[in-house]
Amino acid sequence: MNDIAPPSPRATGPRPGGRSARVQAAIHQAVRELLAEGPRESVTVPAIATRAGVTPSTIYRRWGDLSQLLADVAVEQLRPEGAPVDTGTYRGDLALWLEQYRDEMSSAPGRTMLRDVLSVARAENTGKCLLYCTTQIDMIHERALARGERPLATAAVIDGIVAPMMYHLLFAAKTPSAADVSRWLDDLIERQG
Amino acid sequence: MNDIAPPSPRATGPRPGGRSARVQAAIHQAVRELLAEGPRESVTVPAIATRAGVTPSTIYRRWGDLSQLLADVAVEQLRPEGAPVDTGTYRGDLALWLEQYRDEMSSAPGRTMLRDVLSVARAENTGKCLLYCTTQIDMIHERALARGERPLATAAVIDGIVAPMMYHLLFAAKTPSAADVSRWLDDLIERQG
DNA sequence: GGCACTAAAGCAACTATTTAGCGTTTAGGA
DNA sequence: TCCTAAACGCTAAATAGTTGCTTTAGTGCC
Repeated sequence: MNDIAPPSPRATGPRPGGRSARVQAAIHQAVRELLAEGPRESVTVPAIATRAGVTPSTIYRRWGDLSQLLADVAVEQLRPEGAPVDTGTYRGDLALWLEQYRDEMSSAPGRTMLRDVLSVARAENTGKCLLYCTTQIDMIHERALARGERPLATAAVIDGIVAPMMYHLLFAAKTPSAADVSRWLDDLIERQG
Repeated sequence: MNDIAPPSPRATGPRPGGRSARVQAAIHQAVRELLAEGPRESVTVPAIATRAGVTPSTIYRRWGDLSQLLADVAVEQLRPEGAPVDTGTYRGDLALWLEQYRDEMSSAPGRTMLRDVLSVARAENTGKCLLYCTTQIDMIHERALARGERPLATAAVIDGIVAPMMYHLLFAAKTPSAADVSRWLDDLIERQG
């Protein structure tokens, strides 16, 4: 699972090799464990450092800040693991993927990760979220084209379904339901004509 | 609207009277000033306390946390000041209000306030954001009904325009443009038939 | 393989922030 | 005016965050 550093053009860049990678992995895992087992406020830099067998200064130097580390871990967790399931139709693929996405984001850990990602000023992490999402929807799109179907534009899916879903998740008291999602999807498909 | 605290059921209620209110106002103002004049990381609890002429422990006791105080101040700033401008038509009212909203939220301080509000776990603050927004759109809606126009459902405006606007603001690299907003508005009105 | 180079981690002393305990002030009500 | 308790001020102790310097160990070159 872990090949080490490619032998390429690196005059004086970062050093992703063995130890750094191990330390980063240990820290990420420590964060995940602490988040899973205790209340949020117990996830502190010294606690993470101890759990990971590392000194706090390492964390501060690499991430600068607890919130950035949390954002980093969160965006990592949010990365999709593979291609969306193939159900045989565009509509089916999209509906299933959306439902899974809704489910993941509505969960307590999902919401926490979202908050962590959003609370950091740097756009890098939020950009990755959008990228992951776009990529998945694009895959479904491509598959539909290959089948000879007429899929929606990815941007339309983002604006018409993902955006309201996230908006409700972030701002409304209650998380969006599966019915909400299919309603948005139906509207979009109907509008397409 | 009327008399103060009902007699009996206040065994252990809050105390909104004179001093508390003064202290809170001083602290809020100190936060706004510090946010306006310096970089974000210089806005610390001790700094706020000094500026407000208060001891840090007061802040920790009342808000528990810098992020909660920031969220509190932010949501206060985000509160609309009055009714939306009356341009004579539903479409005009809505377009103008949306543009102003977009402008405010896209600005650096607007984005900062949004982040502050979203990064706190308690749903109370985010709920207020949604409420403010809904209330404004509802006013425009009511005015349109009084004129005999046929306005969009408020929920449709939220899901079809506000939501994608916020989604782009939060997740995309570049903030949504005025053209994006009018496109979303046009789509919605056209769909209404 | 051995060597030089340097990014990254460790260590430790230091500063800043947060929390806790306890006395004092003052809003709210008789 | 007087009483009660919420809310604040103060201080000290605990915890978190920062920094300079030292040591470790990837990486490229011979």
